[in-house]
Amino acid sequence: MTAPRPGARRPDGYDPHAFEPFAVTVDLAVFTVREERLQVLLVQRGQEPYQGAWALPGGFVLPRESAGQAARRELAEETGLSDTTVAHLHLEQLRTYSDPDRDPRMRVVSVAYTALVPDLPEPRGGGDAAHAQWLPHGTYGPLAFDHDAILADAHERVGAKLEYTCLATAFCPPEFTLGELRQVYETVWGVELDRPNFRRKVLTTPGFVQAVEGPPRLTGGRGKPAALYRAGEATALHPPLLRPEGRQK
Amino acid sequence: MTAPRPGARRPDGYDPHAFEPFAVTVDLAVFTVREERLQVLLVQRGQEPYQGAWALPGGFVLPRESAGQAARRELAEETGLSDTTVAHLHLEQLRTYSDPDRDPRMRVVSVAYTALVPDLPEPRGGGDAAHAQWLPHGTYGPLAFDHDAILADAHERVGAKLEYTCLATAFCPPEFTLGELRQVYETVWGVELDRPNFRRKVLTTPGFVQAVEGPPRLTGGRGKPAALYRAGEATALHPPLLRPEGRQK
DNA sequence: AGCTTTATAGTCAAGGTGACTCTTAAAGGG
DNA sequence: CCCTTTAAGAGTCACCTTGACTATAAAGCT
Repeated sequence: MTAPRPGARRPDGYDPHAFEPFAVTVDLAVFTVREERLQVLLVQRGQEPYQGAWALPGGFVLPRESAGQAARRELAEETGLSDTTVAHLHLEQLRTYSDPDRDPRMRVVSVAYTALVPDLPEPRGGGDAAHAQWLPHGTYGPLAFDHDAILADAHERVGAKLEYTCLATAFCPPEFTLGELRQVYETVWGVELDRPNFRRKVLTTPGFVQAVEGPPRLTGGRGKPAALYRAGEATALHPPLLRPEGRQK
Repeated sequence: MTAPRPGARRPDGYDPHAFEPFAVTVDLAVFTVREERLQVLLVQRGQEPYQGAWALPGGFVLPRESAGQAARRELAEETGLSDTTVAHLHLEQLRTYSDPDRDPRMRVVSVAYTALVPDLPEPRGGGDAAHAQWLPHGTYGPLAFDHDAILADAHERVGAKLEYTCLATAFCPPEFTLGELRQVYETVWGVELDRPNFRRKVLTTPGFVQAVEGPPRLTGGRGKPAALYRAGEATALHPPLLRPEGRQK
């Protein structure tokens, strides 16, 4: 391997000039389930490189903030949602991308985050020229930089976490039907689930959802009105809700 | 939130001086199972801050390498193993730690990696003064910096991945007995597993392990000689091998 | 030889899951 | 207004996995 320069080890007796300074950014893979499709929040690039291509929203980590704080700040800026609203959204570190050539202009190490938001918000960027907007997953050309790989990793991670966590409720509004919750699984996994079995699994898992008392029905749909539920206190799913093999949707 | 300075967004029309340069390092949480205990590879700090405390091995990411390459290079340096040996070890990105105050001297963003190695290697650092050595998990004081948190995250991640992947074989030598494999689970999870049930689960999972033909026994132990197995081609575990609740070991 | 230790075979009941059927309650159309 | 369509919700049944447990085999130890 490359012989490290003097002081290029752990910052123990370090020389402040012995390391290469990198730019550190955050990239956001923001998902929602909308119109029965998985949708992704993207921005269109106005300049080279990758001018005109879609890219993940993101930006630099500022000097006095952590990557997580930067991610939440960027999420608020790109969605136009209030800070308090954004504070309640599910935001989770995905992984860090550090290939030396991932940005042709300079050395940029990017910490990627995955966010899950309910359908409600209208994305409108806050007066920013390059405002973000929702696009159905897969309906855009190749993304800028290594963002296709980041998005693929994020999708895989979300799909996996639906199996063994109660994360699916993060895609839903505060009160939701079991049909809407099932839609989340079907949309993210791209499969069709058996309604009665799904219902049984969710209701018999303690703390996954809790029934809403009030009027036990919801208007708007075509079939029999469904009861409403809220997210429960549980975060893990024991035993897990395993993704079925075949049955493409 | 903080108003970003001009150009402090995504590097689109960026100003090379508009962002704060950070140092980027890698930290390694290296685990092995040795003498029926989970052991961690640590280095003793020779200088302030945290002089004398144990710390995770690690170092700076060099200008032309990715974080993953840096992690594997550091792993080779700290263990004294050959590059080819290290190339076959399980090394996996954990997550990135970026709290502004995690290093009191300067702004350091660290990408943490988890490595799993079999018992075999003698750690001897390659002539380096601060050579790394194995310590049983939990037998050291507070680690330097935020390394206690990193190690806790790594332990949790490894424990979780044992449930739904075939990762446990990464702790074993090329040929191993089912008893040794069970030891891995028991040591990482801190529980006791039922032997016949564990055996049934492993053998009925296609591709988890494959029997070694030759002499179907191994000397050295006290009981009946055990058959030898190699790691199979499978990486995932469907259905998973779930961690039991109670039964502390 | 007898005890201990570990591997390996096998049994049995409880619980979870997949595949299905049936009923109920709404919306939409002729 | 009746009939079809759609989705919610109740319930059944067989199969598979799992946890708990018993039994046997083959080594080392005293």
